[in-house]
Amino acid sequence: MSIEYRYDPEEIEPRWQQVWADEKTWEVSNDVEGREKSYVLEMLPYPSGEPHIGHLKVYSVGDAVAHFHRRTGRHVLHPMGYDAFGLPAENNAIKTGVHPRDSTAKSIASFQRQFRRWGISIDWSRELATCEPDYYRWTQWIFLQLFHAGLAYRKAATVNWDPVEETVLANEQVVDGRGERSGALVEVRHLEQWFFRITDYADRLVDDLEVIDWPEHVKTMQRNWIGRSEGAEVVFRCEDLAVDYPVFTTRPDTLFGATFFVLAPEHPDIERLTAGTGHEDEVREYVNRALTSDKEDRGNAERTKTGVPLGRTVTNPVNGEHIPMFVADYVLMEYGTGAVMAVPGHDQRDYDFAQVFGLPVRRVVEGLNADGDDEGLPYTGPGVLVNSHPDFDGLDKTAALDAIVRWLDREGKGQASTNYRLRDWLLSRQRYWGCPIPIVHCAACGVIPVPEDQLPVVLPDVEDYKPKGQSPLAAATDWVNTTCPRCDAPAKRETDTMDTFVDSSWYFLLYCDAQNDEAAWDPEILKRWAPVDQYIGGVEHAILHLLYARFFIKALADLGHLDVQEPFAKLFTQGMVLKDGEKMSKSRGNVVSPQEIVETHGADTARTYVLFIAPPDQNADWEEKGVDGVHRFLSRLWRLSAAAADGPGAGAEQPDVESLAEADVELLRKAHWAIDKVTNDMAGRFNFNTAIAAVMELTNDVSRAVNERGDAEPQAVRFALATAASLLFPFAPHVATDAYAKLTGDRLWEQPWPAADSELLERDTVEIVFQVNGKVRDRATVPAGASKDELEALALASPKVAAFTDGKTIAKVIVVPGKLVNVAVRG
RNA sequence: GCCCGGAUAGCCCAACGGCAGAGGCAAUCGACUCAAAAUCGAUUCAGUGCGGGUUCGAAUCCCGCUCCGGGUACCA
Repeated sequence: MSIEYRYDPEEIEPRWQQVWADEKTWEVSNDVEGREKSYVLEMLPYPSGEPHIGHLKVYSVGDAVAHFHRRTGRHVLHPMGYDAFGLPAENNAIKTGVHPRDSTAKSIASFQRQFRRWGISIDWSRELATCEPDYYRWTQWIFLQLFHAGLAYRKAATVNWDPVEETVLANEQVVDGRGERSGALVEVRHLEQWFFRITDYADRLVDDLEVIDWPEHVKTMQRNWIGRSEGAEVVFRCEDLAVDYPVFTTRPDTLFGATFFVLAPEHPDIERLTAGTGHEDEVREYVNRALTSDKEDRGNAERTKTGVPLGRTVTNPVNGEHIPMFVADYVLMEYGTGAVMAVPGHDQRDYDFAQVFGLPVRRVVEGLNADGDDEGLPYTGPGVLVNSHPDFDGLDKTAALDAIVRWLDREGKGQASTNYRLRDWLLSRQRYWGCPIPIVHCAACGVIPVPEDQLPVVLPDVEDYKPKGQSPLAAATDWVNTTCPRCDAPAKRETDTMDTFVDSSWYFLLYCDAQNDEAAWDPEILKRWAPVDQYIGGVEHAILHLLYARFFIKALADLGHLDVQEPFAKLFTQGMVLKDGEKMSKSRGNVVSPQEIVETHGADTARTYVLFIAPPDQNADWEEKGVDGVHRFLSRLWRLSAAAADGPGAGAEQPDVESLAEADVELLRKAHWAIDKVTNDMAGRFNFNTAIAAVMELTNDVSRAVNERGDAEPQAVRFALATAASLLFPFAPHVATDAYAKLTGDRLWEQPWPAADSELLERDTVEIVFQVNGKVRDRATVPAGASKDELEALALASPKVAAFTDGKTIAKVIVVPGKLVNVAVRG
């Protein structure tokens, strides 16, 4: 039985894939009645070129979960689609002239091929691509629902313009002042654009993070991004101009420490305020410089503070002090009111500014063990109010905060207020390859939505994809020129397209009712599947996609189209696959191609290896040699199974324990231990690496039983091997199925997940460790049920223990039944 | 700067507060072979980043650092 059994994934894998394809094994009906449903979803891929190793990892993780859920009796929805609109395909079109539709279709075909080749269990009947009119028709429909609800609107605003991509970007797509994709410094432009009113949902988006089972760091990132700050709005009045300037502050308790007042350079009142003060030229020059300097430089907190006085004062509402006004670029127009009260004693930035301009610094909060001088300013810790007002001095700062806000409210000079960092989602793009915005501009009627029965507004073909400051669609005059849906007069179509994140904010809903031509979905069917029970993807989408999708679901729920509040009940973020500790990239030349691994080692090896190298939520380093090791393991399992199947015995029923030799019982025990271990690893934190290691252990034990011992009971071997195959199935479905079929003739994917026999998990005897002062000195095999007293007596009777306790006082004996006895001695 | 992760053998990684080693890689040796591949077997290797503390007992809990990775940052 040596060379005749050769593990041949090239033969095994296509054979089973054919069965699954022919029988449409992974397709599910929407009839969920009476069964627990499970919606397992990995983030849909952006089809560009060929799948990379990250795709192999995410779909291997998702497939393992889907298989485990199926075999534990759940009705599993596990679909696939493509996020097919977007800039890379369009930029490629500009360069090569190939229509984005064609390059995208080509890439989709290669993704489909790979997913089949990898044996991922996908319900292909629900496949979608966001660039298909069948799909984006409903993207447009959703846009219209949001438009009618006032949640999609058009306004002129200061926006981020990417000069390389020649389009505006959402705040979320600007990283360190640069376009996320192009890396170009973003310019500020004042343009009329389309927005989604995501800020209306800021509170719910923060609060509902409590009810979803997501990694804490992702929740934290969303919280930080939304940036909810509780505080107060306080009105400072400029008496000279008789104008009120409200400011937002999170520290109204420090109001008595305000010694100056600062406006952002963009503040619209600056010119008015300076007029007639003699500071006009200086201010104008400063503002011009501030507005033209780039965002990155301005955002640098390390830079020395700059600014100029406006020559005016405002009145502090709590104490009537007149404090000087400045313009300075450390104050941002986008946040709060574009004006701040400066409290240099208790804010680092205000302090820095005060130092540069020689402004007074006043302590109004004293730490509990401070000595009252101005050392240690600015001070932001806990403490009590001082130098403020008899009504507030001595109060703890949190109590003082409340008291001062109440006082402001009574006096009509301010009120409690909440501010957010989150801005509305800018969704329009001046680019071609995206979902057209279903809007018509009519000279008489204004902005008019396209009626729902005229959807989809189909993306027309154009000659030239190059953006020219406006969407290339503007050149498609036949398409642009239309009639107004309301008055029938000549009108023009909106030529901007939607951000691709709009497409991916709802795709998981369409899968639930994929064959519906009448509506985006049937709410009754959606109810059966939503929400996604387990969502899996990269952490790079922690803010963008995952926040947008949550907003869409809440808005659509409010409009009565669905009845869940959160799209993804559980989230798992998988780590990256690295090579030699570095990200794989073409420029580094260290890219490992999953296609190549699959061709040389088989899909099962590639999938199992990527899950074996490290816990899936961690980054993992890809090592060619490690792949060989996993291949050896699969090969060994298959070979042993094939040989056992041809040997004596039948099927894989567990033999009667009573009739077996102790060594064979030990093998059964190992199998049940592995069932227990793998089941826990699957159900808990997705510790696939240790689950796979457990199956390796079991397989190694079988190997030893067969090769070394030679007299292993064939039925025990069959049972152990079938169990190993069964447990390995979620990771390496082909080889597991083949080995299992050889042993039993049955189809593994139709078998229930094995259950561990708790009686076999327990042993009659256990090894107990005897310690002296925590150091192991002896060990003994004792009956599993031995009492504490018995164990203590045994330990103290041990000569090896006695050697370390002789002549010393025994202070304490700790007995942990089933584990150890620790004798603590003194002297 | 702030917020999360992480640091265990030559490498990837395990270890409910209880014997530091499950698994894999690499290395060395051996069996099989005319030989090689494949296969099988055996062996070597760290006291857990550093310094304190709690405990009968700490890789694990607490405090203070260092290094690496990620996120975020004049957000008032």
